[in-house]
Amino acid sequence: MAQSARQIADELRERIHSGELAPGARLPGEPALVRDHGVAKETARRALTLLVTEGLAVRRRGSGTYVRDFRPIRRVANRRPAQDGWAAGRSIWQADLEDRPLSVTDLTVEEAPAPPRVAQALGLAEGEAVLVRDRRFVVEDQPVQLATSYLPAELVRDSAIARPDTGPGGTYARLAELGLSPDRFVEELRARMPAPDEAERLQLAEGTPVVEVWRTAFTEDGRAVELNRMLLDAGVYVMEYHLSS
Amino acid sequence: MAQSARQIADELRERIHSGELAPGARLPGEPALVRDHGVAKETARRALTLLVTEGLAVRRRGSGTYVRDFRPIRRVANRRPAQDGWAAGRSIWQADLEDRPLSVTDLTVEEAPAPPRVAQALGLAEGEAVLVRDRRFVVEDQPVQLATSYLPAELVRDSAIARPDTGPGGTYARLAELGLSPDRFVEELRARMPAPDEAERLQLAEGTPVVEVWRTAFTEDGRAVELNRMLLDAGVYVMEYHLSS
DNA sequence: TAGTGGTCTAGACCACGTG
DNA sequence: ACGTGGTCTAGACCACTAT
Repeated sequence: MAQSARQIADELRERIHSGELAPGARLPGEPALVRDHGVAKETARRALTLLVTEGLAVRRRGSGTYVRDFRPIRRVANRRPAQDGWAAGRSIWQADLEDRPLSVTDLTVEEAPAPPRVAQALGLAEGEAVLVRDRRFVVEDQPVQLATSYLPAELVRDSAIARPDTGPGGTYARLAELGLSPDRFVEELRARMPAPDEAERLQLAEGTPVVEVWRTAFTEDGRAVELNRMLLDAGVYVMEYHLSS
Repeated sequence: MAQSARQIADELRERIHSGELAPGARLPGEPALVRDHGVAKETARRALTLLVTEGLAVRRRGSGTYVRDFRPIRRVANRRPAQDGWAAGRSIWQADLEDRPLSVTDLTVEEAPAPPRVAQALGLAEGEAVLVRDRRFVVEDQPVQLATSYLPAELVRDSAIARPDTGPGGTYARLAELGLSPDRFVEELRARMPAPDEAERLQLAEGTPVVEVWRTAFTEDGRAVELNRMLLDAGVYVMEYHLSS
């Protein structure tokens, strides 16, 4: 019965995909694998680690290792009201946190010199002052997103944007009042594994990537007025974009 | 000098982020870590594994473990010609494979019954025939993307879409000739760790997530004419979306 | 051939959560 | 209290890569 970590993982993966081990089900623990497959504990452990790093399983200390679930929040970057019909009911992933409001925690607002990347995106000189709004979004006690907004400090220093509570309509409504209404956006996305501090702030399970989004808002005449860096828990989000030619 | 795997990883991570260990640089090997930190080989190994699963390092058997590089290909989902100016030179990530053509390998074309998810997205009955075009994209001998297109077989069976070479303009030009010109698109994205077979087909380094994209093409009157499932190497791609309000 | 990473063992002890 | 996962050791042997 002696097998390698890979073989044991293959067998468990097959049982997961076949549905025998459904999402949320408990996998055989390390002692069970040692007994049934005649391997050392470290080998059993490595087998489970493979599944965990694939994002297929989650470990719960003191309890066991479980098949992971995926019930995403849907993030719709641009929903065009006039075109709302065309994709209704056709989504690929089933979302069960549809349009649920995110609560904000750990909000901080401060002025700081613009880091190089931020300066370039906003068309500022490096080190020029930017207003930095940092916050964390939580759904049902689970952190799901970190967001940091950068705005040219000179433009917004005297507005409600520089205060924790930006008022009704939020940052974009205040920008509009300043004659800087955002009209077009560019989003750049990348997926990667999180750094340890990011994993901690988002309370990420192992094997969960993050999606790093940099969103730049432009006024109608092409001025960059906001840069928003978001870090999403990829185990929670599906992103949706509506494009027309 | 005895330390834990985490501490050793922390130290190496710090040296990477400080720039002392630049992208492409060789990290201290397992024997060196054993010697310098007074730990067992397995512990040194675990330290390096942490960095690898974070996507910060890549192992090369027989050679060493190296700091990873990120020089992305930029995938621009919708470039609006009239609005091209507004984001020029302002990108967050520096791309060095800008607009480089992807070569296609492993192209297969066949008819098959629609899987449930495909049937729903295309508005077909489950099991109804779809044309399946499967292919792999390669840049400089590196596979970077897997793509599978599904089209209602009844619509395209007699067109060039059913042949390996779809002719000038590709699938969308042929659809236009059939009066089914794609006009609007929905893209749904999710990032996750790859299954082993996906990792192999894309020759993914460990610690590299994939981005799964499902793109549905609609005609002007709202008919879904194509569903394209793409699997991207997240270590290679940056995705860019242009949105207007 | 020497050095690197890749895998496994058999044991130890710890930390945490559940029952 | 017990069973779970978490970490570490000291050794063995294998497989691949560079030179």
